[in-house]
Amino acid sequence: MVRAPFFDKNGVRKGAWSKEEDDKLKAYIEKYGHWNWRELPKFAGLSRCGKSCRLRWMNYLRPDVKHGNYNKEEDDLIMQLHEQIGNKWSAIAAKLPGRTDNEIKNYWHTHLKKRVKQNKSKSNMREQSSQTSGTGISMSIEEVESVRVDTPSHTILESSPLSPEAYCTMFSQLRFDSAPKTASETNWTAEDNPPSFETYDDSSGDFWTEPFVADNIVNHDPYKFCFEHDGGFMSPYVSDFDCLFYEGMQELRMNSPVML
DNA sequence: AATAACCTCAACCGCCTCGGG
DNA sequence: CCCCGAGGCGGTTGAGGTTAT
Repeated sequence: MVRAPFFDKNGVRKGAWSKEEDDKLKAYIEKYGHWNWRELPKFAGLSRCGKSCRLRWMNYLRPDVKHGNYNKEEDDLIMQLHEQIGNKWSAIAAKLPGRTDNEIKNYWHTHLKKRVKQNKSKSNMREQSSQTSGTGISMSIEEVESVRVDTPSHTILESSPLSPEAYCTMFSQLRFDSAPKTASETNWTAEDNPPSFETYDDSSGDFWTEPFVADNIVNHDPYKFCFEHDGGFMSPYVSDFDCLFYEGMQELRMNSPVML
């Protein structure tokens, strides 16, 4: 997964470390320590530069280095520290015994960054839904995709991109009066709170609607974003995914007036 | 089954800081 | 002060693995 080993123009070996090189470096440092990184490779019989040796030792060969298997406490601590001090990976690593700055940095970029983004989206949704007064929920496509957690279990009609006009026409034909009501919405009528729709993303050219929450009429899975069309269900999004589930929709159900 | 697209992470690069002369 | 070298740091790269089409 790393660059194949090669020699640069100065005869310095670069790229992935071999088992033999690891053994040489480890054996040398365990015997003599790392008194001078620049000189060390010569004495250890390695064709590497000092920086490369230092990095290899610090990040992978040190006996106290842990690899992978981050637990929830470590995840939480990294996210908390990153929120407080930003990309100060060495400072963050100092708080996590056995973890290196390089590994934490990679772990952040590949796992935690997405999670933080999701958490922020959810809190924004909650904030927005609590401030909304009948016009629905406004989210970017990116935000919506970031909180997608599953795919629909019922049949979704295949759809191709539609014009804003076509979309609005379809929505106007929805039968809101047949939508199921939850216990807390027994007095709800379509006229009271019509959903808010059209949003046109000029930058991408995609037409999409503002999402609205609907109980799944077919199999009663709750918290699904969809609408009825031609006797089936379609996602309100006409791009490359069909229907959306949301975690944390309970709050929106309680606060948003645009439920079907 | 083949190919493309995306993900992962070890390693490199370039810049910064610090200490010694 | 200034210069230089070593260590340290954060951003980026890119090959291999995995998943989607």
